Amino acid sequence: MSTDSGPLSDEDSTMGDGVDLNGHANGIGNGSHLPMSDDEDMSLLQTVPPRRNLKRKKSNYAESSDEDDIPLASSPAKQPTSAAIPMPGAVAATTVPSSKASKSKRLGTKKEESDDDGYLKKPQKKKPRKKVKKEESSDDDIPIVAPKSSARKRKVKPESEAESSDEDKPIIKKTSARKTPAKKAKKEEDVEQPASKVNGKAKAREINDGEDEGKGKGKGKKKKKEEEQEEEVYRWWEADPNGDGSVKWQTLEHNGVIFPPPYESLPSHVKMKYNGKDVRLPPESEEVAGFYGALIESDHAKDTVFNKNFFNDWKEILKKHPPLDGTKITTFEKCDFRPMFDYFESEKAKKKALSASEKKELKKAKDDMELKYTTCLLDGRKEKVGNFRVEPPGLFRGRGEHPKKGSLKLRVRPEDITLNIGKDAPVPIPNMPGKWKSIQHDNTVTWLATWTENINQSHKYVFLAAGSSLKGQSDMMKFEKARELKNYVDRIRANYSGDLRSKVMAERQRATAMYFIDKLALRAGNEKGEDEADTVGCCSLRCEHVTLESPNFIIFDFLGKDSIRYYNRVAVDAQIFKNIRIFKENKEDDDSLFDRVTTASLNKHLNSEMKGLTAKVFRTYNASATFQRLLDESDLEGATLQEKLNAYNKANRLVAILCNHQRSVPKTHDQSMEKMRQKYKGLKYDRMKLRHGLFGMDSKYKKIDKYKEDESDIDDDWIVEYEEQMKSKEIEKAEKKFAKENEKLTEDDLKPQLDSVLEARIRHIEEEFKRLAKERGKTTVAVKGNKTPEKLMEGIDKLTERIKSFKLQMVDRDEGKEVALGTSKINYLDPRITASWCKIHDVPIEKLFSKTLQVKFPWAMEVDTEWKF
DNA sequence: TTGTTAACTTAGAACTTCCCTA
DNA sequence: TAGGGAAGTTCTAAGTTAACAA
Repeated sequence: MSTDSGPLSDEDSTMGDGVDLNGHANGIGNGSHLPMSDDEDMSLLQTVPPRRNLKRKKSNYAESSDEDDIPLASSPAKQPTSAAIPMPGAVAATTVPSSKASKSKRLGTKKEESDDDGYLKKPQKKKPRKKVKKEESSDDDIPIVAPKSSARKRKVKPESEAESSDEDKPIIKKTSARKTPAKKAKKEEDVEQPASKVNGKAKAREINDGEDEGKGKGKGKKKKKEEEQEEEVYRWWEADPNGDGSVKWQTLEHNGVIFPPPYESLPSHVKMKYNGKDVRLPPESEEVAGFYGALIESDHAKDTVFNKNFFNDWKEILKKHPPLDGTKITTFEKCDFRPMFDYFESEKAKKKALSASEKKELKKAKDDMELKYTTCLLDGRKEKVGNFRVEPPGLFRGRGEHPKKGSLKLRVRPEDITLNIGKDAPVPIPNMPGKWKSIQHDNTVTWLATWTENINQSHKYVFLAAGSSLKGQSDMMKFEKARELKNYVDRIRANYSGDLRSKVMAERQRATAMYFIDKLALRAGNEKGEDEADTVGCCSLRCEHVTLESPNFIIFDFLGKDSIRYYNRVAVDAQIFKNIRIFKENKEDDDSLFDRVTTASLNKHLNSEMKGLTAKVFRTYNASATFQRLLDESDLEGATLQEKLNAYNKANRLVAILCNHQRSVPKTHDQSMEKMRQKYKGLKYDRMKLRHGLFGMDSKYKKIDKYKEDESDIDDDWIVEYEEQMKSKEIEKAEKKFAKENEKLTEDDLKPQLDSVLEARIRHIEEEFKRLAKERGKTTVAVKGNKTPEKLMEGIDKLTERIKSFKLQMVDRDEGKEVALGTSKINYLDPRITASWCKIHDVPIEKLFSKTLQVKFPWAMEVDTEWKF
């Protein structure tokens, strides 16, 4: 494989599932089985002890939480202060106190970590520090280990002071001067308290001119609205670029966010049970019990960590809001949430059973209530807001082995939320009691509201919708940056290919990491904390994640973003193979493979190769470039629409595989494939019947190539079975029709038909199928009605088309059962590739882009057929 | 210089709507 | 014309990155 050919093709790599890699056991020892190169017999590479993996102790959180109390209580700043907050229903119990500083958690962690000379306790405990061997190797092909200048947070072991003179310099030293935009200066001065500024709804209402139209007249109104919206599309991509991009807006008006409704207690007859007995819960603890009750049939409820975290948090709530009947809830296993679950299910069923008009009414009421939050005024233009609904309280559904999954996510109140709004804009009034935490006027950011979530202290933002000008601009810039890489990529590849043999360990590791990012589209792979799921990306790969297989295969097996497994057995260049062997030497499974590379250092280097280049840009570039190449390669001369769509989806699928975008196989996949197979055969049966009819008219047609060939995959047994099924269905249909006709007659006060009518119809069907049975095995049959050979031939040709197209659909569905196409389409494939391709091949864009995607990518729709990524 | 954090993008799961079939 | 499955949409978790702070 060449080093400059872009992402690996599927011949080079395989993505499979469930392959158990025995290689782990001898992963490190593997080296000894490999052909020795001339460097092998030299003295061992002197590596500074590599970083260790913090994650290995992943269960700590859940285990310790028993004694430490639940996460809720682990940080004093997070203690609920429900009593002080007057709120309806159980709101208080699930509410995060406004006082906490978002940093509290991190600071706490930091302190704990630095207790011990700056080293993390756990890894230290887990493994004795490695003996540092002397650097004496001068092997031509083994990189010198240039010491890191400081210990990394995660697992770089302390390096001796002597090592600190750094020979590990990047080829190009980048200036680190980063300009601070106007941002910071603004921020502080702009924060102010909301109350003073609240000048009422009247002004705020100006924002949503659509709102008051509510009383207008039905249909015409809707159409008019749509037209209006269309008119309003701001063609930002045709406007002059404004400045350096750091200022995002001049004026901004919006109505804030919409809070979920307060908790409503369950009807008095719905009670959870404890130890078999009903428990009377106050609303505060009932609400939290309900969060769990709704999930008892889901996989979450089968998860011990989830259950443990939920129960710990719930017990905290119960301490403050104990059962009204004095029940002491201490054992999770004695809790029975089934009555709650059943109630929720019945409510769902009731909702489902509403008539269409009732549903419509409810939806309209909701839409009307939300309308004013759905848009904002950005520089005087109306733009859609994205997630204007505040996340409701619930149980945290962390993915994979997240140690905090199941924890209680508290209700967010106005006091938690900072709004970002134009200086002269009216401050909106929250739709629940309370005052905003603060108001700021920072026009260098795009968010309208933010708050800090209580479980991981992560920041939540309200942004504009995907179709807004701000998001569109940023999207277009992303793809333009990726396209720019085209002009640099050859040089970059040449550079890293050279560095694969660098004498400096850091450079060699970096080059190897770049190779993976470039060829395999791996993510950068930041460090992760102990209180997160153990997932990795390129820079954070550990030795256990890569296995060498002679002569030149590397097997990757790790959990990536969202704990999705990345499994790939891939052929690599000899030098890569050798490097990985060297990087793994003297390390243990849970040591970092690239112990001298961080995402920051890697990106710094990338930026020196091309301004603005990061690991992420490579992923976008490779996805789009691959997609363009695959589309260009497919020969669609004379292809049908379905064939074109299939070619497109195939290219899309290959990119999705490259990016490892997976989905779980739909539960009904096998069943639906079987149905499709039956339908496919049915179509072939129909065509066979037409052919035989044609031959019955004139045997000369038997000589025409396209008609003479028999349907290969339908045999006699199948035909018997199929005809039987058809007969039953026909009879059933006739019975239903008969019943319906009679019903109608009765309604109209007419006499219903006699049963003999139905009997006659059934007899007719049976005779028809008897005739078919007689025809079995014959290739010439009589045709009913006044069909001409031309009509029959036309019918056969149409069926042939349908069969072909249907077959393609089947293949498409089966091949795509584990691959999520949407993620790459939404995020990685330059939409202009699709727009241009559609024009070239005369494919309507709506066949490939849903309405949402068309709204997201208006800027891409006008490219011409010459445009290439 | 390095760790932390704010701000943003990317991601699969969960939910809703649409459309086809029986 | 319901109901079942696929497609589309929403939700929010989980990444990346660069500015900021120590």
